[in-house]
Amino acid sequence: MSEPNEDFVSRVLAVVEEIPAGRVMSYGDVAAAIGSRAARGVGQVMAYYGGDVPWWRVVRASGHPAQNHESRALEYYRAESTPLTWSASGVFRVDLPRARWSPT
DNA sequence: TGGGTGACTAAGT
DNA sequence: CACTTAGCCACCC
Repeated sequence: MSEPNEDFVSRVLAVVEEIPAGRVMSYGDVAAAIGSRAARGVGQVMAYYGGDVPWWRVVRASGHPAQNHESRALEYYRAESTPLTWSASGVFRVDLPRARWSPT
């Protein structure tokens, strides 16, 4: 049921666009969703083509948003009421156990 | 065709 | 709980 004609990039973007507001997926989850383990590959695709998709809904396995884009992501999380958790230092991160989502 | 880079992950300290 | 090391796969030039 996959489309072998679709490029890895197109599949990644397709999955990210399917993530509903207030939910998130880890890079590894997105890769797994397309039948691959290229978590880093997903990150690269996002860096180049992520400008057209809700990249803030894709976070690291630890719950931290994209490196160097945390401040921007926080604005979206607050707007979408995404479950967040704060560390003692005030560092926020997505509450993966609650916000994690997977395509049906 | 091959080499270097990275919006990563898991495991160990 | 936070930081460090090694392993991974896909992208770009």
